[in-house]
Amino acid sequence: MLCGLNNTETGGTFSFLPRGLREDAKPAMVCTANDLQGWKDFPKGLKVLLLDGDIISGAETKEKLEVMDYNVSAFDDENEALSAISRRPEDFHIAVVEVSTSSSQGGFKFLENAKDLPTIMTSNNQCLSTMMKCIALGAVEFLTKPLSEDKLRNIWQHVVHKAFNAGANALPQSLKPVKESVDSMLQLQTENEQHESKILVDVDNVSKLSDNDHELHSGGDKYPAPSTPQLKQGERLLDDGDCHDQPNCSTEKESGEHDGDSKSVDTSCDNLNTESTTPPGKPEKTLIKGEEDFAVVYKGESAVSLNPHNRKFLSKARGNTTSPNKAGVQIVSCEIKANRKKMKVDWTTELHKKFVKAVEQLGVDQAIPSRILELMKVEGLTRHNVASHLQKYRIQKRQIVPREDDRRWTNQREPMQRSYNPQRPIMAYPPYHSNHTLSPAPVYPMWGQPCSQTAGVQFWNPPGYPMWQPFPGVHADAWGCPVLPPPQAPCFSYTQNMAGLHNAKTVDYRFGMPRNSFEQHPAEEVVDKVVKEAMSKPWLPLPLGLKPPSADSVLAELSKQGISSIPLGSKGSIPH
DNA sequence: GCCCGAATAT
DNA sequence: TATATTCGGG
Repeated sequence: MLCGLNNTETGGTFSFLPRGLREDAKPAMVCTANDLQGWKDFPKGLKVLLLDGDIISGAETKEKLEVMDYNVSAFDDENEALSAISRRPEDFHIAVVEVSTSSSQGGFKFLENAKDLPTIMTSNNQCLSTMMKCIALGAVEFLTKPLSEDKLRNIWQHVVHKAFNAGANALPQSLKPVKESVDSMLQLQTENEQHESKILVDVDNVSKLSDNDHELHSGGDKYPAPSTPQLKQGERLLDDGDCHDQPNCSTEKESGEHDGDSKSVDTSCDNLNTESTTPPGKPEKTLIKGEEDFAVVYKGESAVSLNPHNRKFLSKARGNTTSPNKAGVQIVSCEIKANRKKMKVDWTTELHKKFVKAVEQLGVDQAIPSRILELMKVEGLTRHNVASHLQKYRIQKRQIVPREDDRRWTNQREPMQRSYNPQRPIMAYPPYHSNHTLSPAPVYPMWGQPCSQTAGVQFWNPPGYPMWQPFPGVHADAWGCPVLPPPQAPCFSYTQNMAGLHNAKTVDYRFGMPRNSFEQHPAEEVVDKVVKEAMSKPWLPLPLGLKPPSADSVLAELSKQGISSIPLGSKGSIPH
């Protein structure tokens, strides 16, 4: 996207600008690919009001502008110019006004009365105070004469900037087609773009600017002259400079790997849990390094920030600025093409840590998306995001353990089946919504697995997760080794039981043949211990080697105890 | 109607 | 591949 901007003059792909700026521009409808072809004509038709008290100078400037196919309406009288724009405001996209040293008003009157029109002031005089005054009065730029083609060529940028940064009310009539067209094109661009040029977009600032007409910005050094390199110009156009040199600006992955350094204070949205009915509060970010707060970083096209729909909920998010302790999501990919499309969350290491921490805090059996979300307190993150991540997290966990421990004897068992841990005795698990708050052990046995392993790095870093480097020994990291106890200490009894039972005669032969002779003669007390523990903690998975009791034996046992019947199909006895 | 997890789509 | 979205069920 930005590269498109950058390439406006070099034949790049910034195809969406011209359309809205052409003379025949209409309020944007649907853009076709053909529309995109015309961008090379971009300067054509830009309607420039030229006001220069010096007729000769004015004619020269007019000529230059016309060479660039701008559509110039020249005036040498301020009042005439003003009356022209009041009569037909839609006839002008931008004004180039000379600061006359001879006349009393010197163009300032125009400037003050044509605030809706992006106005570039020009003068032979480089007097700082004059320049200041121009800018203070709302000029978007001050250009010193003589006006070279270079200086004039890119004045369209002010038009686009104005179109997007003026509040809805302040948006000049003539620029509405520009905005709409660009808007539309941006969305189309987003859809068409195969390669994602990833730009950090400061959505918040865009939003802010959209509410106020900060023309002063454009005049300051924050807003370079059109002749300045366009990349920068483009960045400002889109994010108004707050992107700075954040690594996030260019590559979202890096942003994650910077370990949260680019976090920013987020102050918005309290409604973290209402995402299903309200759009997630889009992060406000100021890119201030902030304590425990996260920056929200979206990946993707800058178009996002300009999308009216986004802007809408950006504003909404901005409404709640008092909520403390909100972390922001690093969201990397903006896919706003369709209005319903949500931002893609970039699960950076930091964010993932937060996630894992929340999961641990809840205990696995309580770790449901909504609760995780609550605990994470991450701005802009939705339950869906968490759910999705949780899903992946669990899948990872499932895959890890069998691979590590059971691969040797499980493989043929259920080829290509879901990689549920075969150790997981389904009946032994409580339903997910159970209230086993006391259980320190994870529902997914593998969650504890790493504790008994020394597999190390690659264990936690299956291919494809390079950025989630394990942090050996670090709490709550990567794919979720919960709190890591010292290697010599058992993670939880389950692990120990496993060991014991692997050695027991009761080893489940489904999974392979018994090992060596030592394994076949475990100490009896080991078995007892394991069985006792398994019975005392029925919510834990049965260790390998223990089979769930048959229904018959259960019934027999129950009848022994005087219970003649049990409610069948009782809710929740079987997890999903 | 909300939330969940799984499956599927992007 | 990572994440979003959809789906079926509780």
